Amino acid sequence: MARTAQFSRDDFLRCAGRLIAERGPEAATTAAILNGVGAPAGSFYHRFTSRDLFLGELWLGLAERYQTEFLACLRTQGALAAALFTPRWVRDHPVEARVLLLYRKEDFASRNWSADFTRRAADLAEHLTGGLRDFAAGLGGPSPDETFQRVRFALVDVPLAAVRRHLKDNTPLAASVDDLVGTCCSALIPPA
Amino acid sequence: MARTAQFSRDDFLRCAGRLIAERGPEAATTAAILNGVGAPAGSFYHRFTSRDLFLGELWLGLAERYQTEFLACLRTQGALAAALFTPRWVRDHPVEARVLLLYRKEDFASRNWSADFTRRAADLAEHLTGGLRDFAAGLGGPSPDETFQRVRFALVDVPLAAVRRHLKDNTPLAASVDDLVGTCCSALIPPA
DNA sequence: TATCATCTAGAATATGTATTCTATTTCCAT
DNA sequence: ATGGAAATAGAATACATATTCTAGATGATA
Repeated sequence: MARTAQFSRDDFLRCAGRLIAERGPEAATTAAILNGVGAPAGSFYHRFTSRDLFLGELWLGLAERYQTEFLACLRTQGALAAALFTPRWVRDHPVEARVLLLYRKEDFASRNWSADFTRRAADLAEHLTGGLRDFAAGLGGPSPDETFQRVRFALVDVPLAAVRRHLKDNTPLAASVDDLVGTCCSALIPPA
Repeated sequence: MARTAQFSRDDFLRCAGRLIAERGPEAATTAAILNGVGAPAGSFYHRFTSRDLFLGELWLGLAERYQTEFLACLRTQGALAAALFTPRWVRDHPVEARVLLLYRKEDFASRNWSADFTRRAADLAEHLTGGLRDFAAGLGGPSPDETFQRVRFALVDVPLAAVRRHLKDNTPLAASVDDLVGTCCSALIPPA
C-alpha cells in the first residue's frame, strides 16, 4: 500500500547523537545529519517537523531513560548506590552520556518546543524533585527542605561534576571518581 | 589629530556581558551588541577583528581575573577558604559569574582564535593546575597525582557545581551552599 | 496489473548573522 | 583655516543553515 521506508527515525536520532557526542550540538546541523545518514532533506522532514523538535526528541528520550533508572536505583538501593549510579551509567553509555551530561538542556531545547515536549520536560523535572524529596523525607531531620537540597547536591550535582571533566576530555572514567563521589555522599548523607 | 571616540572597547564588552548574563551566549549577536551600545557595525569592527576574538577577549579577561584571585586565596588562606572562594565571588560579581561559570569555554572559544588567545588560555589552564599541584604537594600523602585530583575536585569542581544551579535559576546564592561546599571540602581534604 | 499512500529526491527558497566596503564626519596639530 | 588620521555610519555582501516545494519512485493491496 506504500513505498517501504529506506530510513528510520532512529537512523536520524542515532546519527545526530554520534555527531553531538563527537563534536557538540553545533555540529548536528541538518546538512551533517542528512549527510551522515545518506538521506535527502525530504526524508528527514517527512519524519520530523523541525530540527528543534528533532533535537528535543533526542534529548528527552535520553533524559527520561537516564532519570528513570536513577530514581529506581535510589528507591531500591539507597543514597550511596544512587550517587554512584551516574559514574556507572557513564561507563555503560559513553556516547549517550556525552550527549546528555556534557551539554545543557538549553542547547537542545532552545525554543519552539511543542506543548507536548514542554510538558514532558516539566514532568521529568517534577518527577526528579519528587523522588528526591521522598527520599529526603525518609531520612528525617529538622528541615525537610534543607535535607532535600543536601540530598540533591550529594546525588545529582556532585556526581555530575565528577563525571563531566572526563566526559570533556573523552577519557575513560577513572575508578577514583567513585571514591570522590562516595566520600562526598557519605559526608553529606551520613549512613544510618 | 583625529576624531574623538564615541564608544570604547569596554562599552561593547560590557554590553555583551550583560546580554550573555541575561540570555546566554547565543543572544550576543553582533546586531544585539550594536543595538545595545547604539553603535554602527563599523565602530565595532574598527575595534575588534571579529566576533570570535571579541568573545574570546571577554571570556579570557573574566577567567584571568577570577582565577588569579582564586589562586591567591588558596595560597594565603588554604583549602577551605579556596573552596568557599567561588560562592563568595558569585555573590560579589553576579553578572560576571553567569558569563564565566554558567557557560562553557567552548561557547566563547568556538574557533578562529588567534595564537595569542590560544596561548593565554593554555597559560591559564597550566597556571591553575600548577597552583593546585603545589598545594597538593604540600599536603603530602602517598600518591601526588591522586592528591592533586582530590584537591581539584574539592576546590574547583564541587564549588562550581554548588553554584551553578543558582546561577541557572538566577536566584541569590543561599548561605547553605557554603555548608555543602565546606562539608565536602573537609571530607575530601581533612584539616590538619 | 492498476492504484495510491508513502516515501525518496534534491533543487529552490528563506532567514539570520557576520563581515566588508565606501563614504562621511570629527577634531587636533600645524 | 586646513590637512589628515581616526572614528562613525549604515547599506551592501557573503555565507551558513533550516525549511519548503514539486516531482518522481516504490511496492503492498485490491
